[in-house]
Amino acid sequence: MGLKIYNVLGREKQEFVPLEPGRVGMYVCGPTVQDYAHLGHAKTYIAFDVIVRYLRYSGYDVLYVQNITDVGHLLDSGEDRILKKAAALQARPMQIVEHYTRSYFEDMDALGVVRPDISPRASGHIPEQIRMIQTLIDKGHAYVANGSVYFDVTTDPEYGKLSNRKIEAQTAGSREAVRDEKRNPEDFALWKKAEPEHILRWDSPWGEGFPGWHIECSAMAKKYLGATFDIHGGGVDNIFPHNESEIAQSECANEAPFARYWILTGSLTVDGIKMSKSLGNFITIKDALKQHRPEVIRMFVYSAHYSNPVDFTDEALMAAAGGWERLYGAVRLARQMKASAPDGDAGNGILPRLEQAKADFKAAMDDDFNTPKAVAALQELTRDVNTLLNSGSPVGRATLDTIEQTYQQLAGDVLGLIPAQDTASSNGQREAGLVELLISLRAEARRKKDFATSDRIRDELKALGVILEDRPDGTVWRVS
RNA sequence: GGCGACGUAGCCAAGUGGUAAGGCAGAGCUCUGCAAAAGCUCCAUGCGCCGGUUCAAAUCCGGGCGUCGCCUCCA
Repeated sequence: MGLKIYNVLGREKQEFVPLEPGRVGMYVCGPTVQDYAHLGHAKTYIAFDVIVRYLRYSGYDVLYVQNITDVGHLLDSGEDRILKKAAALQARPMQIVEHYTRSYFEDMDALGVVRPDISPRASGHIPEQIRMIQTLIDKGHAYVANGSVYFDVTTDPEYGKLSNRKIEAQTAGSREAVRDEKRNPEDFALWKKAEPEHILRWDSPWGEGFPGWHIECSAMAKKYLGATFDIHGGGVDNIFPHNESEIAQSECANEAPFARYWILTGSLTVDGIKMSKSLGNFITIKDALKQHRPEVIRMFVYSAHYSNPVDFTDEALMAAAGGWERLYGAVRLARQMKASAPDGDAGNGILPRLEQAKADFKAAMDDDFNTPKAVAALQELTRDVNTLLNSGSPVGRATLDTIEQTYQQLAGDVLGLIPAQDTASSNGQREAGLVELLISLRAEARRKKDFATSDRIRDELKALGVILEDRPDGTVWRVS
């Protein structure tokens, strides 16, 4: 049983067969760097992070490209999003771009999102975009009007195949204020003439201007992945016009199929309304990370299938936190027990159970990256692991190693839910020493039945964020 | 209006024909000096509604209801 992917292009679950055996070329639409990233971005990019991690776990050699949009993304008003921000902050446009680009990578790093192999910027690929536009003009798919270039959607009979939109149906046209320099209302800009006040501008065969929003993805995907590649991802909110336009431009210019599998993620909503920059109902990743650990945010993202919309609530976050604590608690316990574990493989009856969990996990992930089901497999495993670790019977170091490795591979390498080591402060060693000292003092008090003292130590450590748990073989501690 | 999703327990959510995974919350129990953690037990005769197909439907078909997304910037 191999990997199956729900292909939005064609709307059906299909067996995944890469263009080249063992290799995957993947492009995901990246952010417009005009503001801080919010939890909606976190949902999307964590979802694709897991997809990439799982493909790699499955043995594929993945080339992952995700663009940075730093030019050409216009507002309703016709203003460039970057320029508007620059004016508001009295900064240079590329300063804005740099600031938010760095911030974006900081946020993704903090969330444990593995960086794309290539993060091309639109502004760094103007020649490639101009070349592709020229090709479209030469082939009769685009036309110049008053210094701008538009794609003529009527020249592409397949236009609308991704989003199921028919040009005729659209035309009835709500918008009267269409630029009359367009031949058809649905035609979209490949190149826009720069008005005098527009700072971001480049020379082109059609005069000074700047590229349209959609062409960057087509040009950069072609440059780094070729005319035809395996997977194209993004948020479903960009299916039209952005993704649809990408396909039209690329296939008309390259005369070859564009992406073979389209994976689109559902939006994040707040009280049922989409979290978005324009609505202002967003929580930045930086703010969210002040309240929750990155693993908990990832766990929250995994609670629903990537293609579903997910509603953000504190309750849902708390549930994710509880679920994560349970999973990680088993790993932490296994690690703690290794310190005093006997050599050998006592308790190896758990090994077949670990293999079973791996198989269940794989089956879930192979089924269109079904993370809720994959997490459920880990939760069920955790029940059995906890039973063993708390049984009181000895568990050998080799067995504990295998348990830890299993979690490390599935929950760690693929899902990014397992921290490399326990949270420790910057003075980790000193802190550990102090806590161990208090634990031994408390053990002495307990031996003397001086429970007032022992409870005081436990309570006051708890107030400092150090949790003590008494186990048959001694007291273990952790940072809350 | 067009296109596309979705509606499963208090909350989140998996489940595309065979008799409702998993997590959170809640209740009881075991363990504990007491806790904590962990485990055990309980928690949807029912999957928004009405019809239909079938031996059998949350799952297929039809019809209405509701929510959301896109159609204009957003992952």
